[in-house]
Amino acid sequence: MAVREVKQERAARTRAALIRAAAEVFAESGFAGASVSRIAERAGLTLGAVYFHFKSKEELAREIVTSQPDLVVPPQDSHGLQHAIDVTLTWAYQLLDDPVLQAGARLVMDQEHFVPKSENSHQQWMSILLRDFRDAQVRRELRLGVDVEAYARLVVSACTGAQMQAQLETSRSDLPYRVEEVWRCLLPAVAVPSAAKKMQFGRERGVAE
Amino acid sequence: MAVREVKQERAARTRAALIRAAAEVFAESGFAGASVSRIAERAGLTLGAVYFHFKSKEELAREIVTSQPDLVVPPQDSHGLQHAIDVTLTWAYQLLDDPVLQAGARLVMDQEHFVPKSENSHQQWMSILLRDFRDAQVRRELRLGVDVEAYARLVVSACTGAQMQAQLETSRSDLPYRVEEVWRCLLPAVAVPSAAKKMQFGRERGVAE
DNA sequence: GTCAAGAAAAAAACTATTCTTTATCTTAGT
DNA sequence: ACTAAGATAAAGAATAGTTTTTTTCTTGAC
Repeated sequence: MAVREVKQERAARTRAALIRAAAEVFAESGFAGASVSRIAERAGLTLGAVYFHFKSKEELAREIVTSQPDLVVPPQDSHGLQHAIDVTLTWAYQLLDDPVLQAGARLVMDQEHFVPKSENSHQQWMSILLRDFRDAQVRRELRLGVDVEAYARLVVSACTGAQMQAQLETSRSDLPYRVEEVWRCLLPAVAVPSAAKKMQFGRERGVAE
Repeated sequence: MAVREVKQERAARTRAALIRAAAEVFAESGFAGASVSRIAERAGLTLGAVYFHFKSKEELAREIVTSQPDLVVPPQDSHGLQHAIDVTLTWAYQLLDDPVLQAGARLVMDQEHFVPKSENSHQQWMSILLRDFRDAQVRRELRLGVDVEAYARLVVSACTGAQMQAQLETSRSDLPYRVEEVWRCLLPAVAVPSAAKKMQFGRERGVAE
């Protein structure tokens, strides 16, 4: 071949290790508080390795923030309201031991410095939940006249806030419970009673068995 | 006098200027991202002045975070649900141009490093809202069987989250609207219809005329 | 299998800035 | 004028992010 397009497999592993290490350190200390040396050290590598794969600390963080929503895939395939619930619950459970999601949560505020506004994580979650709520509306699960955009925003806000509270008070361990609580508070206002009654929560909704 | 207890008025002004400058810089860049030199510079003072009044950068931040709830005093004196609404709206309006509140919002996650868990800002807001909800319960404004703790937590989470979204998307300017939206979504679930109808929103609830 | 070329990573160097402390000067009260 | 408080200016030691140089590893051609 004329042009070399060599991708070594070792390089891929190194890159993954760096992203994971960076996520851990970002999750602990935020963007400014995390140092590139500490990231390299955590990955068992050196500064040179970092700057070979990423052109700056910002790019490393951007990579982590923008990859968020793809990481959360609910085990069941559900629709409408139940899908909205499943996504948030999956997110909550997965956050418990996925450093990349944890970093995403910690970098929420920092991202304005290195992520284009249209790709920030809030917008991403908003569009997912909005789709679910509209779907729910078509399925006649929602009460008449509910403002779907308002409720989608509220769910995103509430989950973000719940994550922070959980982090401060129980180092995140009860986040899934808090998310479930959010829904139990909200359902009476959004859903028609018959639909509300059908909704399923619990661990099996967020984690594949 | 035997013991000197001299507090110069210049010192008080300097201290206030430092806190304000620190709040501005913390609000822009978070804890780790803010440098003490920049804080001093912003206040029109020097490093020595900072370290004369505060023994470390952490103490400066702690001072700002723990003074939060006292800063928010609704203009009207209301009770029960309406008071809960008033507090959150006042907070939202005041946040628009109070750097200390802005810093408090930005330091939410950082505070775990320098604020004792029992004094973190979430707990402070929780106890205020919890008191209001219990009060509302006594006044028969709430629907039967609502979990007041859950709803108090939800309001705090939702406001925290709303603040972040507002920051990312409109540099905070529509935060009051978003907070009002939170309540409109929530009221049907918490309040009995007669009480919900009576609730008042709008600018006059958050800002003295 | 050998070997050279390029990719991947390590090691080291650079400049700037970090937080904090020290020594020095200025201001205010008695 | 004397003393202590309040502030400046300067310095120190560590670490920041990034770039450059050097070494090690991987790959494909012979």
